[in-house]
Amino acid sequence: MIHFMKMAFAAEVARPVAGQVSCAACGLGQLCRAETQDGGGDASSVHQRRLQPGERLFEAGTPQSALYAVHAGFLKTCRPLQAGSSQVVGLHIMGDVLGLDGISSRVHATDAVALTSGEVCVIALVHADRLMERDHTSGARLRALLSEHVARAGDQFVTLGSLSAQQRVAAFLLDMSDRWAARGYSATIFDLCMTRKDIGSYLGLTFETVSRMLSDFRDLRWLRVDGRRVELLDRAAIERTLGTIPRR
Amino acid sequence: MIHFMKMAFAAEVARPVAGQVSCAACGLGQLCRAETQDGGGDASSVHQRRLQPGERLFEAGTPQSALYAVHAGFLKTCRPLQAGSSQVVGLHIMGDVLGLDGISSRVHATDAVALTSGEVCVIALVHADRLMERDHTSGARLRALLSEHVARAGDQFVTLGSLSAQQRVAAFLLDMSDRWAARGYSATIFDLCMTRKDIGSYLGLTFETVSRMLSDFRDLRWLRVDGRRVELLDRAAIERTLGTIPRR
DNA sequence: CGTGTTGTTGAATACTGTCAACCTTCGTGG
DNA sequence: CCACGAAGGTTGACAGTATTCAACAACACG
Repeated sequence: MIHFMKMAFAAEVARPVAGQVSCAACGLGQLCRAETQDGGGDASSVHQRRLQPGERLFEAGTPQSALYAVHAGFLKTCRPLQAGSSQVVGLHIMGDVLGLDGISSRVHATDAVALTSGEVCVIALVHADRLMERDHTSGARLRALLSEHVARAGDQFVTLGSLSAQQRVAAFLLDMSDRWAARGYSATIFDLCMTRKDIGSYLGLTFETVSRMLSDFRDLRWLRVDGRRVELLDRAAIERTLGTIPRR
Repeated sequence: MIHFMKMAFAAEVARPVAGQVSCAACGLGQLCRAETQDGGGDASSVHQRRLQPGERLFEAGTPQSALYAVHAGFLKTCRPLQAGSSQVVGLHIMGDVLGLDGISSRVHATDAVALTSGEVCVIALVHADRLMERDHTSGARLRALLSEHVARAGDQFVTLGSLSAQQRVAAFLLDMSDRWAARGYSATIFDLCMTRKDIGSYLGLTFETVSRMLSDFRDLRWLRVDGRRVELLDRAAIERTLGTIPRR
């Protein structure tokens, strides 16, 4: 899936500005750390899991027994449609939390697939429940996470519902840039780590359209593209395309 | 906004099959009821608020101080874009909870506008916080609500990202039907309570396209339309249009 | 060195948006 | 009371964007 060359690039790009992103920056915060102070937890309640590119962390429709915090790597979550097709509904890098959509139903609503090799922290739901019964700050933290997800979904609604193809790709690039930057990585040079098809699925476009838009941006000197590697050259110009949003 | 005739219609249609939908069916569940058992709560911590059609319950960007449970009526939430335009991102009827996207930021991410007259229960956030510190089942209930919202957002991603105009309108009608049915109302005859423009904004379409699709469905004898009043005549046919989902 | 996957680009099509005309309803005010 | 304008809704004609279909290149893999 992921080429060796690209991985080497990624490793180079992924050098953090302010040291390695640690558990302190993780979305789950104390939900995991308090766990270790717990003492009563069995060894299996919180553990790490390594992922190979293309490996499935969990599958839609299967019982959900844990929350997952991305410690390293890049994952996508896909909602299955029918006849084997699916739509990418989430992209997750270090610090992101997966499994929030199955907390109440205890069934995974999506497939989670690793786009690169990586590592996730696995927090058993029963353990999280037990913890939150005792420590209300953990529960509040999880609610805050969930609330942020709900708010972020609104942005995606706007992207899918109100933006042109060019604007969607622009929004996607800026979002990726911001997310990498927030974790101490370069805001201008980063690896998309996924196919044009994945990007298109995430943005409600065909992969040809995504390819065309990236080529357009390249021709406009707004960025450089080399496969999945992107370098933003004129962020202001890309932001400007979002300046005139309204279509309906 | 809402015509007198339509209101009369709505009152007729809205006669519940199994009695009036009570607090027992409310999304907030005990979060509100436990409140009353609390004893220590001041009078302003939980109260009702009546809404006129077109009235604004809260506004994006303003501080959020409460959660809102719809007791009666129909509201929309809109995310402001720019230059005064906005996109409808949520439609809410009795039992639904509003304000979930601002729990962590304590700032409203959307405008909430009443589409009909109605009534909401207002639960102060500070009070909810206090309650959840003591009663962990309330916190769990709120987390479950949030989790369901995250899962439901995935459905909307699919609607906006993978469906044709016809399919989006079909999905919208079926969703409305299911939601009314879940609350004991007719699954076949209901009032949309909103303009074609609102529907289009919610579905990522223009109002003309929405109007055309409804006319198409009418011509196909799949439903009857009278302004905002809809009667589904051939639910199976409408569902069938969703049968062949994949576009990309 | 073939084969499959990914990505790019071109040409033609189709869907949806845009613009416009017209109708109905409602509210306002002469 | 009726005229008027505003808002919502429908429908038609046309335009434009994004999809579809197709060919081709680059690259990894066995």
